[in-house]
Amino acid sequence: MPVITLPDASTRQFDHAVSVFDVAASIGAGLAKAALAGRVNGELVDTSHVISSDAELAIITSRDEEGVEVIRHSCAHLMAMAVQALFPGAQVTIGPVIENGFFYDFAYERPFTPEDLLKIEKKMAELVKANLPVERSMMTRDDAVTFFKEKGESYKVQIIEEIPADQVLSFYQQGDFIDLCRGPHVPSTGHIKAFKLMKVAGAYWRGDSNNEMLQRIYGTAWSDKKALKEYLHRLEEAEKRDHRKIGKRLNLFHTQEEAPGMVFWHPNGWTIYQEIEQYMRRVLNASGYKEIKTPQVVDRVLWERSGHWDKFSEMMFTTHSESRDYAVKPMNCPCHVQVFNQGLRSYRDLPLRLAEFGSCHRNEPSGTLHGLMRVRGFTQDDAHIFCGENQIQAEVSQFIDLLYQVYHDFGFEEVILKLSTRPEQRVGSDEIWDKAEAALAAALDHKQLAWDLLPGEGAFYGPKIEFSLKDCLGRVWQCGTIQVDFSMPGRLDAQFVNESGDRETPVMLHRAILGSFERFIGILIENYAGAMPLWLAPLQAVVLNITDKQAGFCEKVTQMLAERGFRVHADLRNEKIGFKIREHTIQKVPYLLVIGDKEVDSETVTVRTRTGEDLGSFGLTELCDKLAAEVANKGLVEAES
RNA sequence: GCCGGCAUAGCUCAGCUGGUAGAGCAACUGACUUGUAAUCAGUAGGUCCCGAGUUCGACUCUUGGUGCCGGCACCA
Repeated sequence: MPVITLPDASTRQFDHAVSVFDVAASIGAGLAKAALAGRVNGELVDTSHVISSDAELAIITSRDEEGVEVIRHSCAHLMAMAVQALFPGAQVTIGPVIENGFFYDFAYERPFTPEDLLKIEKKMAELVKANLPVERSMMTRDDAVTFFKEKGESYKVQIIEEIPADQVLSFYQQGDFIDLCRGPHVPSTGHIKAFKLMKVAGAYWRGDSNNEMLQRIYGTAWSDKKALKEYLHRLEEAEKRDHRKIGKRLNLFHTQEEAPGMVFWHPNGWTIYQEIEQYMRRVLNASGYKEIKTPQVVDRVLWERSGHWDKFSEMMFTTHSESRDYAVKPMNCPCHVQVFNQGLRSYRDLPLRLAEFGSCHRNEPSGTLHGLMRVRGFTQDDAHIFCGENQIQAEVSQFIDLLYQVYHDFGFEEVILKLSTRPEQRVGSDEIWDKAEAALAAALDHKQLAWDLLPGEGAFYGPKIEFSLKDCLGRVWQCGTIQVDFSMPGRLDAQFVNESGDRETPVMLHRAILGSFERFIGILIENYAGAMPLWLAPLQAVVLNITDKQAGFCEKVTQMLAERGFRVHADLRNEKIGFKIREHTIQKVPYLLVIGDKEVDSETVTVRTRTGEDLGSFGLTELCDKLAAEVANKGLVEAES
């Protein structure tokens, strides 16, 4: 005699066991029709799930986030069914829900083409129209193995064989398609109302590049056509923020075939770069770092001693001269240890923080290159902190504060944090790993930051924290990092004299805030859609005359602003004011200063922003003060308005 | 590196089943002296990514490269 408690705390009593669907029907015919699943005592179940004792129940519809996920998962099954109907012999593997959609990996004799996607989509629409019931059933593991062996689904067999033998597994069937799945799923295919197949791609079986490549099809699915349309529109808008497009339109940088993965910075882009570098230099100087510069090309033996040659020699650019082999430096750390090693260090020198805007080259695999985000030539805002074990936590803590201060100044508030801990293959005692991991975790927790643990993902020499940002399409890119290193100082003979007069090996903290200038600028461009805050804008203001008559005053204003340190340019072309405003607005110049007869008479300028706002007229001193205040305040004036 | 797609004027793109290329914007020239997102007219601009092959003839078909785009694997 179950008593069902609904989310609004009302209860319903039944004198027999009831399904989720029955409860929904007892509330209303509309809800029964819309029900996709139920949440019974916190657990998601099918609408066919039978409740026989007292329970809390929420009916899940497409208005719930979980409901949309159920639709996406069911849509993955629907797609697999369509693929097998159209391409006999295609084997199913896995098909999970992901952000905004789903994918399913298939093994088939040939790759799917974009044309195939259209056919599959059409077939899916037919199956939706047929409104096939989706039914759950149970099978023992061994029966399931036999069943899928008979169907020739060798990948499914592999998956199922790895499940403990005593488990009973759930399966979902619609028409003649059946798949292993926890569920829940929609009651029938007719509930899948809005979907689109997005792209085909290769993906390794089990994510291992030693395995064969499967055919992955990505799709998106939503509660209804309107939500789908809105999503596709959002995607289109996001694509307009692509830093590669903006980089071209705003003349920031280019790349070309002769130097794949390397950036040619143009004056506009280089201005942004330089502003960031100068800003970082100020920040680091104020935080106890000493800036250094180390060689670009270093004898191979140093990379052998550091251990990098062993692991990364194939990804280093090499050269040789007079029978010696060199590598273009792929990282700065070994060079920084060389600086540390000059002279005898005392514990009193620690922590010693050596910083370098270090230009590095790595021969990244061709398929990984991506605009400014993943390049072969890049510059890190690198630094290495040489310290004692007992100083790790304080240094990490100070670093995290600094990183957040910098990200805040650039307008980033959403940072994704990950802590990677000891891998199988590692150096250093368990005791010291315990300490280092605890120090990193403690520093994070102390600041009440949310972070994910990546067990076993640390470097062989120590654990690390990664700080990532998202690009315009939601792809996550690692920017900042701090890594504890127990290995390299010893390998490269770094030592200091401790309080007792004994030689000791320091711990080394590798750390970067931006990561690389290239990637960080790429994300910055996308974040602002090219409309850089005033302090970073390549051109901060442009002075526009209405007719030739005002040219003299325009030049005077331009010169005065330039003398005050602003990046300003006079556009005195014989064009209509509307034309000039359009051009500079498209170029994202923050302030357009318009000067006609009126302004000349009153010695003022009329200020228009790139967002089209008319700020009225300003006296010249007043204008300078306004701009200076905004520059000093970084992007925060705009971000808050 | 692996799977798929793409590569035509400075930029964005069109070019049917093979008959040696076109638009808009930009550029240049001239006229217009203009008040807040495109003034008008004219001119010029291409080794159709590179190489080989098929063909009387290749931007188009075949093939080998290169680069880029989307994923996957990788990322000190």
